Amino acid sequence: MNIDKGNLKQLFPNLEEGLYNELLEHGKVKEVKAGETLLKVGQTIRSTMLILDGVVKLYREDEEGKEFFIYHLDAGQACSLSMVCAAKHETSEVLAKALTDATVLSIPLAYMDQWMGKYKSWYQFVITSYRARFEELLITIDAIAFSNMDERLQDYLKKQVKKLGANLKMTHQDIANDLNSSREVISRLLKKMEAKGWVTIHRNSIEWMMKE
Amino acid sequence: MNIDKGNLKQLFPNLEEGLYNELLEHGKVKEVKAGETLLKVGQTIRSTMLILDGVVKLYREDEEGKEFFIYHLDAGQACSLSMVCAAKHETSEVLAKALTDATVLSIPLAYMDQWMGKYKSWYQFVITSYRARFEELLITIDAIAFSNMDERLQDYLKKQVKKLGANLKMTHQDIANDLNSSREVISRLLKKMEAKGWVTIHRNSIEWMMKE
DNA sequence: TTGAGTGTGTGACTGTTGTCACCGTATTCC
DNA sequence: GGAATACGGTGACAACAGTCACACACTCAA
Repeated sequence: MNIDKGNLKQLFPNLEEGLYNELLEHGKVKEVKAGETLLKVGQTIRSTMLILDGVVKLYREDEEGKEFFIYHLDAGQACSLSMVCAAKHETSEVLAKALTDATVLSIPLAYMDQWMGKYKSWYQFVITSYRARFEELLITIDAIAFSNMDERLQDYLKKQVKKLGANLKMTHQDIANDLNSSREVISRLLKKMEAKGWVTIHRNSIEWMMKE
Repeated sequence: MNIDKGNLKQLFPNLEEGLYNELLEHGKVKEVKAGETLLKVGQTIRSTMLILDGVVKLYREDEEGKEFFIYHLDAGQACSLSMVCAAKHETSEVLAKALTDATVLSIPLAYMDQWMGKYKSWYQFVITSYRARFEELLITIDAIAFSNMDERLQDYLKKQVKKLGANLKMTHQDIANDLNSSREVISRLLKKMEAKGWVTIHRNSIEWMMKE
C-alpha cells in the first residue's frame, strides 16, 4: 500500500499540515498479513500504531493463555493501548492481531510526546482516541456483566459482520476463544440461531442473514 | 476543607506554578456528603472533577437499574470519565457516588481544553490519568471474564479495605449490587470466608482479618 | 484409498450462580 | 411495649454454562 499525504488526510482528517509531513517523515509503514500478531503489550513498546488499512483485533489473555476479545481497530484509528502499556503489567497482557491483511504506520514514542506539545490537532486526536476506546471498554463490561451468552454471541457476531462482512470465515472454536466460552456452547447457541433463521452455518464459516 | 496552593501541590505534584494558580482561581470547591451522587454521565456535563479528599465510587448502571462497580477514585485523582461522556450514551450510564464525605474541585470544561495547550504538565496529568483508568478497566474486565464469584468477592473486599479500612460498613445487599449478584449468594460466600478465618461478619459490617 | 487431522453435533453430567420461600433476629419508630 | 422494617441465614430448586465422551463428516496428503 502506497502512502501519501492525500491518503493520510482522508484517513485522519483535521490534522495540521505540518503534522502530515512529520507522519510521513518519521512513521514507518508496515504491512501485516492476516493472523499475524501486531502487538504484545508487556514487552517493551517503543512505538504507537496508526491503522492505515485492514482490521485489527485487540484481546486480553490470562495466565493460562485463555483469550478474551475486547474490541476492533479500523483504518483511521489509533492503538491507544500502545500508550497505556508503559508500566507494570504483571499478570495479564493485551494483544493485537490482524484479522485481515493490514497496513499500519508505526510512530516512535518519542515523536508522540513531542507532537503533543507542538500540534494541537495531535493531542485532540489522541484524546479523542482514548475517549472512543474507553467507551468501547465500558460497553464490553456491560456485555459481560449484564448479558447471557446468547446475547453476547449475537452482539459479537454483529460486530464481526460490521467489520468483516456477512460471511464470517471462522470456526466455532474461534468464537468460543473470543468470548471465553467453549466450542460446544457456541455450537448449541448457533444452532438455535440458525433455527430462528438468523444465521446459516457452513463448515468453517457462518453467514449472517439479517440486514442490520 | 480549606484549599490553598500548598495543598494542591501535595495532592497533584509536578504541575506548573501557573497552573496551580489557575486551579485555585477557576476551580470551584464542592463538599459532598457520603452517599451523595456526584456525577451522572449522560446528562450534560460542563466540568471535570479533581478529587481533593475522600473516596468516590464509579459504577455502571443498565436499563433496569442494576448497578455494577467499576473502580474507586482517591484524593489526587481525576475523573477521566467526565471527559469521556461527551457524545451518545444511549442505553447505559456511568455514575459516581461519594463513599465517604468528600471534597472535589470542579473545573469548567472550557479551561480543561485551554490548559491542554498552555501547560505541558496538564496534558501529562490528563494522559496519565487516562492511562491509569484504562488499566483499571482492563483489570475489571479480567475479573468478570476469567474469575468466579468467590474470587471476585475477595478482590472486591480487598479493594474496599484498601480504600476504606478493614472494618467495612456495608450490608451484603450493597456488595451484591456492586458485583451484580444477589444477597443470598454473597451471604453464602461470606460464610465460607468466615469459616476460613478471612473475615468476621457482623450486622451491617464486615471485618477483614488478613494483613494484606 | 486409507488414515490422520480438523470441524461440528449431541447427550449426559456437573458446578456455579440466581431465585424463591420462609425463618429468626436486630433496629427503629410510634 | 409492639409493629414495621431491615438484615441475614438456609434449604430447595432452576437455569445456564462448562466438560466429557463419542460420533460423524469433510479435507488433504501419503
